[in-house]
Amino acid sequence: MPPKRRREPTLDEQIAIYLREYRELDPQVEKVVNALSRLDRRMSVAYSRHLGAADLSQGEWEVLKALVMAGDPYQLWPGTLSNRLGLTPAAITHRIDRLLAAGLVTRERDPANRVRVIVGITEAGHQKWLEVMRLASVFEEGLLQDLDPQERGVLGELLTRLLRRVEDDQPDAGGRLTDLD
Amino acid sequence: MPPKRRREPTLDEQIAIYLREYRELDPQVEKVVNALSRLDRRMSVAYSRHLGAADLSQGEWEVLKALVMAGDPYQLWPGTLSNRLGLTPAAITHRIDRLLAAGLVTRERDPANRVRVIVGITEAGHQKWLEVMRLASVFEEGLLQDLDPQERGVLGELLTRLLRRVEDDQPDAGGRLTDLD
DNA sequence: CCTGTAGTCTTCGATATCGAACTTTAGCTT
DNA sequence: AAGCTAAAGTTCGATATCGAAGACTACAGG
Repeated sequence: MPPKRRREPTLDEQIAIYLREYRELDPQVEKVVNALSRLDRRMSVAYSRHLGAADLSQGEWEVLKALVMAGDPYQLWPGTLSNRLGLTPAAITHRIDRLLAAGLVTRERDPANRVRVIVGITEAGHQKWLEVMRLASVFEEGLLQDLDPQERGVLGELLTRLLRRVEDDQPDAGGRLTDLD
Repeated sequence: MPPKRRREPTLDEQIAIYLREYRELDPQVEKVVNALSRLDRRMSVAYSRHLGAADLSQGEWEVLKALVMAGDPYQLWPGTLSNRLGLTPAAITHRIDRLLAAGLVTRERDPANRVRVIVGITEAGHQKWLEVMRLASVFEEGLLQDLDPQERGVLGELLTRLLRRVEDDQPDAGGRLTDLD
């Protein structure tokens, strides 16, 4: 018998261990939340690799993505970005600073309310988003390669229901600027 | 008709927008990866609230959790922590420093190989883990409250399959120290 | 043995995020 | 209309993470 490489304990095994110490926990809940956070960490690492190739940090990419997802005219307030990305306003300010220096976004005061600021995306920013998206989509496809279309649909639906539950707790008045009077 | 509060666009709506600009993307894949990263961010924010009540940072809690999940004798090498948590060794060193100062873990050289270090959990650390777990489990249950047991099982299974796919790409030799000769 | 090489953790400098204080503007209240 | 209060971003100090360089140990080959 060749000396076989040691394998990491499975998630189920690891959870089983601490369930013995705190029996009130729901094993299925623990499995879901642990898998979720681990998956996100791995995804972050993978994305970072591709983003490095495009001279962009993960945080900067998130902002560009949010702007593209906002749709025409691709403008958002910092406060909306802060809510959607789940970051403090301070972090948004700095991300915008960097993207601005790179010429990927614009920042101007909102004429309708001079306390507000309008962040927009430049053509270069739009192109950069597309460039990264091409790289990222290869990884994303690989991540889901073991799931057939039906399973992908189910997974997306279940996750969306969880998301709705948590995002409703932190509502945001805003969205696309064009939605406003 | 009362002036109704504006609602955030749904994830499906936001994805639909950028699918128009890059048609090769698989809508189901995009839905899954976007929901995943957003969920994790919201969960982080929620956990942070509870952790603050226990005077612990999220990173410190992750280390305690990994040690408990390792099972008796609750010891891991920094390198294993680094792999399991998806962080650089440097970050692990600092987290251990803090936990050490708080008296929640131990750190000693491995007698079998003096390059290695053994990180263990103290009784206080174990108690702290339990304290946080009690708080966290309330949030976790709330997060999954809309899913029946069958759906929870399906979600856990699907996520685990994704996780296996990404974690296999970054193997780690190790695990519990007792597994070694 | 002695040296070279690989592996493990720590240190160091740079950057990103957070929480809190501050600035500016808008909208109310009297 | 003057001042109050609330809201939106920015600034500031503290902390966490990363990447790269460094220190130390084990092991293999001459």
